[in-house]
Amino acid sequence: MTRPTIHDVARAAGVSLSTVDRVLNDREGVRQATHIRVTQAMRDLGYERNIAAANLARRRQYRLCFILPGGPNSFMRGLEEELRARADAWEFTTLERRIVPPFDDAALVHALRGVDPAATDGVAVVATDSAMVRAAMAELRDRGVAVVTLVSDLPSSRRQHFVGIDNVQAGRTAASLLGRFCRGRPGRIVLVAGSMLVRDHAERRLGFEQVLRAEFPDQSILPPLEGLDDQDIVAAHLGRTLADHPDIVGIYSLGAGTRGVARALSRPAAPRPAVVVHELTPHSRKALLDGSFDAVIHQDPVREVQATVLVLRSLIDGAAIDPEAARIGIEVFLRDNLP
Amino acid sequence: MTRPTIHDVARAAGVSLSTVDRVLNDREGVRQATHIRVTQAMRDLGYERNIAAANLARRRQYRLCFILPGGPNSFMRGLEEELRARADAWEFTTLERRIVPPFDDAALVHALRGVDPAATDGVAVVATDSAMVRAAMAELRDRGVAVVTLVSDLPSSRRQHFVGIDNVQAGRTAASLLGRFCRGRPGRIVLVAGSMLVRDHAERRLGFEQVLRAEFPDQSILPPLEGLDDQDIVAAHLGRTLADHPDIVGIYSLGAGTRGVARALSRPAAPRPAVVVHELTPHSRKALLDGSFDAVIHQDPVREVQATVLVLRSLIDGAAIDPEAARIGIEVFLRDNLP
DNA sequence: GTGAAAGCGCTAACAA
DNA sequence: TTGTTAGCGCTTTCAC
Repeated sequence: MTRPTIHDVARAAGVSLSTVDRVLNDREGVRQATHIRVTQAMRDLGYERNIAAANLARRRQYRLCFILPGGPNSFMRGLEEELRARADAWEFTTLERRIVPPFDDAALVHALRGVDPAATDGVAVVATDSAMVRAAMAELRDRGVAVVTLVSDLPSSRRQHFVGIDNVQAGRTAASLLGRFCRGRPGRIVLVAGSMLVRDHAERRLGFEQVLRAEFPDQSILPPLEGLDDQDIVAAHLGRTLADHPDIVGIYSLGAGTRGVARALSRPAAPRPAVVVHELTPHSRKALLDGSFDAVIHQDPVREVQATVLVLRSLIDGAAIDPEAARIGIEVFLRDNLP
Repeated sequence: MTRPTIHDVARAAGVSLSTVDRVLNDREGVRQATHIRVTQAMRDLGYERNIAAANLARRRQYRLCFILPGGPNSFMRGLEEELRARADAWEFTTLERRIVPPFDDAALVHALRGVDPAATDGVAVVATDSAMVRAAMAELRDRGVAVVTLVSDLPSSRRQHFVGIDNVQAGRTAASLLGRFCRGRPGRIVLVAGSMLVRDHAERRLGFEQVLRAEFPDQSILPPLEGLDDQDIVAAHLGRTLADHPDIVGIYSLGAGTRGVARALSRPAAPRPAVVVHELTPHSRKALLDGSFDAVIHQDPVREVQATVLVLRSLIDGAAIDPEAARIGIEVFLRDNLP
């Protein structure tokens, strides 16, 4: 009636607990014949290992460290908040977090070097792209620490996995929405980026242009504005651009600084341009509700933390990574499907 | 260094393990003064209870039973598959599933009556709306079984929770998309439902009409087609309707039978109507990719199972339900953000 | 009211 | 190559 345990398996196979344990964990020192007997007994009884009990006995602790950029970026603050809130909610896992100055390679390298391999099993890092960073990551790997990138990837590094959305796809999705929202209104579309030096922004732009060019030939794209994720700069640049080009029918904001977009739009133009932005924050949510934005493309920080923990634990255990559990979807929010 | 355990708390408070346990679990038989001493010690040490160990010692088993409608409905089959696949992946939890004939109150009641309260702690049921079903659910509750509805709710019953999307919002979202996709093309929109007798379909229609009427006055809505979630019926009805009304610019399919929509559209009209359907299946996915559908509104069966298990366990433990963990979001898929 | 001791299912020395 | 034994952190008799 109750689930069989290693005791039952041991009895059925006529061996001791330790032998069952050896078979279970693929440890050596078991004769072929015994191995088969035990395996057979497991199969017969439908034995299913209790992982919680195993971890308890092992006193397993996955010691993970998240390295995130600081600054006003709402999305990063959301990630940080989630880490803080759920720090104690994971079984057998401790979550440490380090905040480093944003867009600062040297600081990131410093943080990576500051990770103690003796007290850390895995690291998740929002990477900035540089050779120094790559080297520091490689160093950690050499010292036996599992390393994954988070949100922004660094493909040619020795990171073992990337947890985050596909940014080219995100850009394509944005174009697909914005193009349809503007259909019947030929005109220009303006892109607001943080900086084209950041990998994810560059990828989003790429995807956006692919789809817009191919499928919405009535719309043309202005050269991207670089707002450095700063709402004041964004508001100023975008305001000027809107004034200069009365034929702007759409805006795609692919970085942070979304509040600046909302401000630039506060002076009503008729008809107001269609707007698609990234990341659901209190501000983008408000803009969606009051009708000044049309869609928000989002990645869920809660899921991102969850997937990262899962991936790191698998990596540490040398287990296979469940691709479904590790995938971060690109979410689309309109006014009516807001969470 | 290592996390404090009840041993540490006991030592610090100068009491035994049992007393700490009594305080921890709010059992009676502890003097006020002792209680305070123990609580203080926990606070001082930053004690955090190890739930896995507790469940192990308790030999806790959450025995859950899912009751789902059979038939060709892709979404239900997805749920069933997920249940099968992850039946053994939950700690301390056994998942049983029963498939009943669809849209059959009597069969559902029979299944509910067939649940053994002595061997089942919680039930999740895709409800159909009837007094008999309500009564059977109440009976289960009286026998101490936790009951939640899944996907399709039964609000005035004694179910303790509903796990699924807000269907009014889903309809609003569909209208919001379809309206914008058709903008600049005044005309008619046709609704394809399974049956208006099913609660979720009725709710989706309601939400759709709310938004379309208020925000897209250029589009008018034809009376809904009832396709009984059967692709042949849907294909026939919709084909005829499209032929009769050359001014149809949009289609919203709010039930199953999506394949029928694709078939009806296979004879090309120019420009083809904008199409929004429900549930991501291999067929709707294909239609999205080949450009015959514009958007799919989806609820994730994986998440649905997960949330249901979490909710039922909380209910059984008498614990609070985390609203975030229990929420099922309305997902929007376009060609480019397909998972 | 409180405590001692056995045990949940599994692992990890250490013997044999 | 195999078995014995003492835990992991918590719960649960049963005694005091």
